[in-house]
Amino acid sequence: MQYKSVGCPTDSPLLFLRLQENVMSKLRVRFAPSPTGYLHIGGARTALFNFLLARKEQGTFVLRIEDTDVARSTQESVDAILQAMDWLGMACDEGPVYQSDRFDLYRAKIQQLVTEGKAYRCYCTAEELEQKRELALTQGRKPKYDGTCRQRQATIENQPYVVRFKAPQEGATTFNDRIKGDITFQNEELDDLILQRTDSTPTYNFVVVVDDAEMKINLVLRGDDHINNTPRQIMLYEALGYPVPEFAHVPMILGADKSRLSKRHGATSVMAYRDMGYLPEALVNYLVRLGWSHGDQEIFSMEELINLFSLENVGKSASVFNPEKLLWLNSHYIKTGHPARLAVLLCEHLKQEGIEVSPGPELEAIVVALQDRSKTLVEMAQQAQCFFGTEVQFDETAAAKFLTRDIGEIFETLFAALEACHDWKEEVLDEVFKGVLQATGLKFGKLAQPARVALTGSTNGPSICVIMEILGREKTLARLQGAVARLCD
RNA sequence: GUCCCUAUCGUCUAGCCCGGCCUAGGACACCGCCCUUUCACGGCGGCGACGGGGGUUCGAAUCCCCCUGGGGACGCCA
Repeated sequence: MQYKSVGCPTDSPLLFLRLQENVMSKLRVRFAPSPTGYLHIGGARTALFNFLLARKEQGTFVLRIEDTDVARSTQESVDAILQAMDWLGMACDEGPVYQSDRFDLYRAKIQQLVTEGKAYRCYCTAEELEQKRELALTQGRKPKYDGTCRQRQATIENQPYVVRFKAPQEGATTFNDRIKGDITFQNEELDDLILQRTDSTPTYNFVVVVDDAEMKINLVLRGDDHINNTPRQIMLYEALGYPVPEFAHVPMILGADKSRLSKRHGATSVMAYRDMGYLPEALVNYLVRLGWSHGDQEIFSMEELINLFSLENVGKSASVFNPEKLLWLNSHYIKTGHPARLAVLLCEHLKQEGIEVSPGPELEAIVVALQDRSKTLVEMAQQAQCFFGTEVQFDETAAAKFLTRDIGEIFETLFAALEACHDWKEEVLDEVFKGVLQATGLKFGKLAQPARVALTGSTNGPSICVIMEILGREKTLARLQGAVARLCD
């Protein structure tokens, strides 16, 4: 008799079981920003760790917008966050899911807890609580809720209230953090947190649990400023009858003075780095190395990261944001980047600087000439500026030093030689240039530097023949002539 | 104040879990030399750390305890 099992995709029931188990344990992680501003460097790293892990484990990366604070959440912020994640190359598999669309779900869950006697109405006013908190703090006590309404039996009609969770007061809550190890809190340290505000909207600690559970998130990977929330959330998982996920808390990013990274320390917005001429791969590479390592390796492509990233190699302690190292990585990626791609990006920055690109030289050639000299695209755009326009912006000290009358005759010789050259390529120009050196008996530098100033206005830049090639025959000759006209003593 | 986390060069880190291979490795930054038509790039070299005190051990950066430093949380923010 032929073996046919129902709904079994393979001939082996055992293998099927294993497959199913595999599907069940598939990693599901999420990034859950609140849309009250741009995507922060710290948030980006958290998102990156989640993204990397999901890709590596072939799991699912969910994006959830935590907008329960209706007053402070904006669509612009959502767009900004989405744009930044896209720029960094982190696509989510599910979402964005908006919590503001799920208020009915939260309300039902709160009702469930109230019905089961696991939550209660609290009529204390915000002002009263504030006073009690301050008093406790000045008396050196822990400023936790005193439980005034916890034992109240009757409900008071027509009086505003919040819903509080009736938290277990005895025992301890322990969880095994994937990064930090075992962490234990005494339950007496925790108070009855608010689940629902006076305006009937749910609060963060509650919705985060409901959503993570409902979305079947099995690893909560987030900043370690959430460690203190974790025991309360575990209690909520248990009260709601949900399985408790695993947790992994990544250490914070600090500023140079070891305080929490903020605007005081420089740009903290991901997109600000794009505007400052940074490449996304540089930021990704920098961010991932902040807290994670793979031996002595410094340079990682996204593909490598997906293969190599693991929680085991994430450090436990906070790290300081070091703009210099990010800059070095950026210069690395500019040096090794594809000129065609960089040209497109450079073009945007040139436009930003108000430079007319259309009648100018090949951008790719400029990129190649400047790749080794630019740490950012903004820098590159500034250095590229001298190839555009008709007027040369002279650095006065350079002009005074190199554009002197005694060079006039030599420039005439150079001009004549260049004018006779019709194959306008670097190698050919190099021959022409050397010919002039021979004719005049000058050393390379004695001619190259004045010529560089004449053509670009500055003493710095790429090889003189590369400059001439990029500039083109007409512009080179015109600028040389222009320089002769302004020679001084 | 209470609770939680944490501790290797100025910074990011390797090594720690499974003590000896560590005279503590790499990277950024800084300094010097070389290369060089300039500026860069690059190459070579230098500076530079196991927070302190107790244990355990023949032996501790590595294991244990205390202290100290740093960070976080203590919201009707997330």
